[in-house]
Amino acid sequence: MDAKTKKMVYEKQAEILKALANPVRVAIIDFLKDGEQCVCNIADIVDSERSNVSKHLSVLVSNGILEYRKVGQNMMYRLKAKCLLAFFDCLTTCLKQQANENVKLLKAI
Amino acid sequence: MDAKTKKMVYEKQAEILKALANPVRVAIIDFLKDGEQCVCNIADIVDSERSNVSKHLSVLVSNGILEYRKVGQNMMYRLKAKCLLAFFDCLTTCLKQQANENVKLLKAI
DNA sequence: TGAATATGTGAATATATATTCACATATTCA
DNA sequence: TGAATATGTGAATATATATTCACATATTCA
Repeated sequence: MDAKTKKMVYEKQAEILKALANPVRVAIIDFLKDGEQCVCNIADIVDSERSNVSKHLSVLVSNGILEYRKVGQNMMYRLKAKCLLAFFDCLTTCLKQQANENVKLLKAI
Repeated sequence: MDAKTKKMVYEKQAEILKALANPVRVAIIDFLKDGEQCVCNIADIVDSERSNVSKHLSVLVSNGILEYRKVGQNMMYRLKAKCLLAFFDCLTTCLKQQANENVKLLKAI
């Protein structure tokens, strides 16, 4: 892969990471792992204003992370990029390892 | 897991994601996957000012992603959280799947 | 010692992001 | 039809982030 292509890949990766890098959006993704939900339910769980949740949802949609469909007055959002669940598992494992190291350090004192 | 704990986990996850969510930092991590490097080499590869690279490096260090040691006048940085490599593999797989879907869509037109 | 080299830091700036508010729009259902 | 409900959007604002510049510090080596 040449330098220019690499740079583009890094930018694409950073873009997706940026779309994920927000506690409200992480919570949304985690909430949607078991199936689609309307905005009202999402807003309740996520503890944030609906207008704000709407904007977070649109960030996730425009990055191909979520998709939605209309049902009555509701908009039902669901996870499009299922592969992200594996991705979050990786992150959790990583955080656990970090936490373990900290515990070891504390014990060593 | 109760709501408060969940919220804390989401915030921790978002924090790590934020530390990763920048093209320069992604490039740094990718460059360091094969072993430690000095700031000068990193700056060359990453195509950014050294002072800027220094700041990106400090973000990565303070989030437990990199660690460093001093060797002569050089600071050698290396990947601390090796688990992140699996994490990036996940991301790449995910991006490939997205790209494939787009290709399918194009073909279907 | 002192020039050369590598690195980090603080201030200034431009830009991106998250949040709230007020309001518009679409849909349901009495 | 029209009130009630669900959702999205634009403007305003506060805050976070990335970048550059000038400079400080630490180290090497002639």
